Amino acid sequence: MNKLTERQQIILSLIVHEHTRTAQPVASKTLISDYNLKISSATVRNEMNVLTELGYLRQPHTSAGRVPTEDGYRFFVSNLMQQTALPVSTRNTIAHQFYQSRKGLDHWLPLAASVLANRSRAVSIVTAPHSETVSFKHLELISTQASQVLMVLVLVGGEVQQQMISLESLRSQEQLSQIAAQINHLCQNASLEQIQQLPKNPNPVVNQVLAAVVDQLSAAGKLAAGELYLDGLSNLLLEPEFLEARSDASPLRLLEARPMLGDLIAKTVQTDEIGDIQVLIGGENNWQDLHNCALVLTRYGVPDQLSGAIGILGPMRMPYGEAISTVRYVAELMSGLVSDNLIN
Amino acid sequence: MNKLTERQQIILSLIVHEHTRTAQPVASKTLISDYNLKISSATVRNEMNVLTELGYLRQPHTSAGRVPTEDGYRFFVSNLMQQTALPVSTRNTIAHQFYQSRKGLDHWLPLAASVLANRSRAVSIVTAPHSETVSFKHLELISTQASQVLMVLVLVGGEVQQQMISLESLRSQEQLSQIAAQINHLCQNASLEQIQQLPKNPNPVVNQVLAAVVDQLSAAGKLAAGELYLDGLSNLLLEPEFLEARSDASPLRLLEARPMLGDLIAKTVQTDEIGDIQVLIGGENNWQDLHNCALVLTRYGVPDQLSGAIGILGPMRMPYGEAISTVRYVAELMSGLVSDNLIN
DNA sequence: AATTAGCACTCTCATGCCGAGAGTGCTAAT
DNA sequence: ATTAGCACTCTCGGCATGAGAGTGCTAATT
Repeated sequence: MNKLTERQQIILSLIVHEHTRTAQPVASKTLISDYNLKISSATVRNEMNVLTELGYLRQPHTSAGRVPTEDGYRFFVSNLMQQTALPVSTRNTIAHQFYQSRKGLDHWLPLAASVLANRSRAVSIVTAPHSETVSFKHLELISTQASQVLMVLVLVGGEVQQQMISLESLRSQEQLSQIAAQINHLCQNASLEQIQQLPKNPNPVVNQVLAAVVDQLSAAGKLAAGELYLDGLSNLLLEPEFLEARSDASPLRLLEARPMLGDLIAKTVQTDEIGDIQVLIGGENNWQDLHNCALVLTRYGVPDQLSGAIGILGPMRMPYGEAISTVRYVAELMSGLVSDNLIN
Repeated sequence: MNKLTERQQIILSLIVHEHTRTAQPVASKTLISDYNLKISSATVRNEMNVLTELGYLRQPHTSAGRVPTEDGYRFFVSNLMQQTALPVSTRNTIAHQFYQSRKGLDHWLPLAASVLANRSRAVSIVTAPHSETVSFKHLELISTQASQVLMVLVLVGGEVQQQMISLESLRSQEQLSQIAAQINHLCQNASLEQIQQLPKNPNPVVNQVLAAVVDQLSAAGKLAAGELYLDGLSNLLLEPEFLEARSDASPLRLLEARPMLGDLIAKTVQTDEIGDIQVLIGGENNWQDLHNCALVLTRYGVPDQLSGAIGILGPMRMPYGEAISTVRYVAELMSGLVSDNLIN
């Protein structure tokens, strides 16, 4: 085990803290003066040397201060960081924003993204909650002037989907409602498989609608995650580390490949218990593009029913304590909202 | 009138063309060599001088080539640019992507954004189609386990909205369906005002639901534009002009203020006939943040019923010809898709 | 044995200078 | 009206320089 002495731990913590504040390499002298340390700069330098050899620090060049490495940040996050709860006033401000907004997930999701982005000054990522198992809740058919019909499908959990279908023959709204009622009865809470195994219905229109339902359900089942909400992209660009080295494929690229991003996020988070927070530092899982970044992610929603991911993507030099508490709090809020609006 | 001689027009065109290609100031010599001009560089310089005094060109410094000014681009776009239609093969590729995708506006909108962003290598902006006048089409109430009820509201045009409402008392699904049927009958194609003027209903639950409907409709009416889809943000960052001067509030900031952006776009485009394309160069309408950028915008959809805006935001140094044809073509496609899926 | 003072050493960064090169504007010739 | 020719201006890369920051090491101190 690479045990660090207490003093080494303190010094590492302070370097991390100082570096997140200034975005500059940290020198031994500034450390003792800024934090009123009782030891001399020479001692600090010796310890820095040890930490450098252990791989927790590095120096940009021979006569520069030290910067935490990926491993340094990891060690800090898992061993040194103290979890601070969000101050009550902050919690209230955030909660207030939610109660003040229009109700409904479609308003809350972008709001959560916006709140997170602004609080953390990083990019926020929120996926719409999604249920692993899709099943039928309710169907509605709405006539239009043409032979097109709008099918509105509600899944257990509460996801609402819509699709236009063109029926073989024109039907009145009354007939459509009747067909819908019939299907609602047949499919009550049915899973995709159960619907597929339904015997062929004498009414061809019913069969046609059922086919569309199966289509929608299976498409929904294939999705790893719900819709993706991002906010605060510009925050990332203003960070000093990205102001310069931007010739490389910036993380923005990754963020724009939404389907892929959604998958990755979903996979990363799906092992989580709700309440756990994952911190991915640097390219951790060889996400090439993120070698300068860190992700703070968690899952929210109702276990086994409707859950999504929420988190932030920022520079590796990030105030992890705050970031984690903020993400945790917003996730809790969202979990509450989702469970209040669950449809069973 | 500031008439330009034919030769001046040609030179301006070539400078615009060359500058969009190289992103560098254009020198008199490179111009004659790259385009095999029959005149000497001195002549070109004289003409450049005239164009500079007219405000169409400027020099970054005394001994540099010329760069088109905002006015230069404007003159180019309105007088010199030749409109080229998109090659058939390109059109087919694009159309193919649409037919291959899952059907439904919710898939087509992000697809349109993605196609535009990739083709133009700029930021694409698509607003969901939206009708100026909102009226009621269909309502559905779906029970959950709790006393919460999911209300699904379809507007004329086809926008689908959902909201959870908590009823004073618990109702079975049958009762809910009956109430919905009643309201559907009462409100057939009614406008917001007509619903507000409805006499108070003996059934308090009906009143409660109607209040929710009014709430939703008025919220929808206040919106200037539908949901906003952006893509290709990272394209903008790779442009040479943004690689350097990025300390200023970059256009990204603007793009993230979605509600404001939506409003602005909607206002800009609402005067358009469908088919017209607007080109806004530089901060034109004093949009401060866009002084380095240009917008190519148009309206799509079905006039007076359901329309949205679509366009791109790129550097001022932009291949306007291509950009315009691409935007136009995608807008046409989207118009077709919207009108096929209209609900009256 | 751990800590620290002190100092030499290294590296960056800003500055100024220089010369080459690019591009223009102007004048005089065609 | 056009163009050849040339002087002039401005940028840019390279180079040297010096100041300053920060370290690593050694020897002295506790």
